[in-house]
Amino acid sequence: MTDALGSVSLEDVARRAGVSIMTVSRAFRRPDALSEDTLEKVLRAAEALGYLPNQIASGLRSKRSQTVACVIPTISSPVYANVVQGIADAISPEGYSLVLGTSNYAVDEERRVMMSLLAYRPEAVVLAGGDHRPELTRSLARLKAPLVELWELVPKPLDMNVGFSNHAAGAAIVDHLIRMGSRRIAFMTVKVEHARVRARRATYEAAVTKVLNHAPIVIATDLSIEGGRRGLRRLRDRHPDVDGLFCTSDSIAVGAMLKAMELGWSVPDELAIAGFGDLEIGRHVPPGMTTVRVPEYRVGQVAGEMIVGRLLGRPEGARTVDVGFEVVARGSSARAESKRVRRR
Amino acid sequence: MTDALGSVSLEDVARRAGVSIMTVSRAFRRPDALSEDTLEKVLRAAEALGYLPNQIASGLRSKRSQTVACVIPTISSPVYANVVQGIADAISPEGYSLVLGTSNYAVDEERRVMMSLLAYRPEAVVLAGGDHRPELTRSLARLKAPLVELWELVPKPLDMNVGFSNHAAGAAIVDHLIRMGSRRIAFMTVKVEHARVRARRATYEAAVTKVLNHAPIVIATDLSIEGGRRGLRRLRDRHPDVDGLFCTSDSIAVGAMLKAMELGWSVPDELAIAGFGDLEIGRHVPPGMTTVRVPEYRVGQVAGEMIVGRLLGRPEGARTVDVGFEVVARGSSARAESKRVRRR
DNA sequence: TCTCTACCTGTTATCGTTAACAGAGAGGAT
DNA sequence: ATCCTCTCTGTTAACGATAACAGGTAGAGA
Repeated sequence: MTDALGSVSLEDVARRAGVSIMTVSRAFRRPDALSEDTLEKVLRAAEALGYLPNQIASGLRSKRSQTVACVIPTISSPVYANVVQGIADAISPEGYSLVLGTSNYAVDEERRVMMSLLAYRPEAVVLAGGDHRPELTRSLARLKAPLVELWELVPKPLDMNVGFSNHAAGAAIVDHLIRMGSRRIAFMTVKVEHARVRARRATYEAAVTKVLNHAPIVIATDLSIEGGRRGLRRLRDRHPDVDGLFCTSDSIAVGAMLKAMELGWSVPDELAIAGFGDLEIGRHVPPGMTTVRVPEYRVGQVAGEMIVGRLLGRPEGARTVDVGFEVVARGSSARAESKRVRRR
Repeated sequence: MTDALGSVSLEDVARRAGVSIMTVSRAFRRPDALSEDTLEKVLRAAEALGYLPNQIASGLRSKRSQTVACVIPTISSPVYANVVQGIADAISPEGYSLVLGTSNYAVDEERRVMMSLLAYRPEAVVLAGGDHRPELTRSLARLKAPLVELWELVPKPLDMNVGFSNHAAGAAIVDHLIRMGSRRIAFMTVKVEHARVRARRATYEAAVTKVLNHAPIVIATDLSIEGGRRGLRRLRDRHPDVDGLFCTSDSIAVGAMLKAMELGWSVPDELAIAGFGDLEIGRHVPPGMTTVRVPEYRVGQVAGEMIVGRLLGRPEGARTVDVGFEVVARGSSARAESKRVRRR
């Protein structure tokens, strides 16, 4: 009883209960394979000794670690935090635990962290879709475990893929701004662009070039409200003629909007603004931020369900799931309407 | 080469390199114990076969799982997300990985999740300080592994403790509001209070009772901007005579401030407001939200460092670290002198 | 009474690694 | 030549659990 927690093994319990270790093992793994008497005897002994199953030993022998490895860019972002929560909630009832790593948006780090997590022999792997080091891609391809790429829908998934199309989302927003009357639209993005942001940007560039016949106007800034303010200051200095602005993030968009109003640049009358992500604040800063809403938690949840389904050998569903997105039109782009786009 | 990743063992590498298994093991664990020739031979064989060490087997034999278990209320909150990032960044360079669980603010769930993580025999444990199930406390007490309770400084830490005092923070804010001229202060909190919020509230109640001689005025609402708006509406209806408001969270505070202005209740002239957490938006919603800033990332980082220090047998420092907090005074509680109107 | 099946429990070998110790050579000191 | 130390590598026996199979017992049916 004064032993350290975890120092009690099946053998100790078996000795106390007067049964074999296999019987104790069964008491935990397949209780219905034991007679009632035996089961109770074993459980009482385990309880008395404070037995805690050793998942490491179990994992070694059974080759089932009961873990899912997950590498994302960062958890200090509501987006990935919600995604991770969704995964955890989906796998936890089935007895799986999450082993987490972060790459800080760097492909080298992603590879390093993922390889170190693979040493724990996870039964499934989750990572953000997009760019990976070729070595990592090769390693993952050799992996027999179910694998999900999240968030971004990629052209050639390694295995399973859950998320939405940044291309479609970018196109939808630019289209929305154009329909709301904008004729000269700028794009405000983060300094270090990753694949997901690049997709939104590429779509923007194509759209303004083809539809509005003007050269892309791109401002790079920090991913924060303050960054948005600074970005808008620059936009005003260099391109006072724009009448529409698409920001890769709501943080930036809110900052830009606050600064625009401070400068007397009226939103949405002279400048329509749209963001990305549907942060709560966007709803509350007058006149309300038009944005793209992606069901983050749902992305994680679906990923978790796909994994669990595979691991439990359930009949397989689609390997790629588009959770869609929603353009939420608010005051910052004038006409109030909300329409749903692409869902399958 | 077409084997599944992870199906290659030390034995396979040993055979190919023409050495014993132990030599291969040493090539990875203590490379300097091998001659240069042998080391290179082994590494080449490992590379060719795509060998990936099996941390599960290693952990079983060496009793060193190289993991740290962490259970927090939720990661869908910037607070804990930053804390977790801090932990991960501190332990990762030393080769430790994070196994994460969430309790959703429920002590039963906390216990359940923690016990299931303990089955992986983590070398250290991190959890949010405050209430725990007595059974969990007992289990943790028997644990020989280093343990850190974080965020809240608790009266009797189980082992190590990093965070700040919610009592002190609550007192500092009420004191600040009083010095800024408030004489009747309300408290807006979340519906489901956990220990940490209760501490801020208890301090508030003591302060207003003793210093301002009025009964506590407490409004419970949802933890969101929208919740803050609704809370303020109720406050206005029921206690239009208050001239100060302390909210347990910046989200609530921002919502309350926006709503107050909408209702023509001038901030800070007629109502001084203070929040908690220093969300970025608080800085940008005019006239700026007075708040308490806690170094979240630092809390996680210090926790990680304490753990690693212990595990690596470094001389032990303090077991309790108070990272402190900072009252950030902004426009929402600006000084009265010229502007503040004494009401009624 | 004997066989057969169903149910329950035990035995054996093994998962991949590392701790602990053993042994082989090389080189130095005596 | 002998012994000793040092460096390097190998052998053996676990770590704690489970897969696979073996055996024992009880009750049913012949």
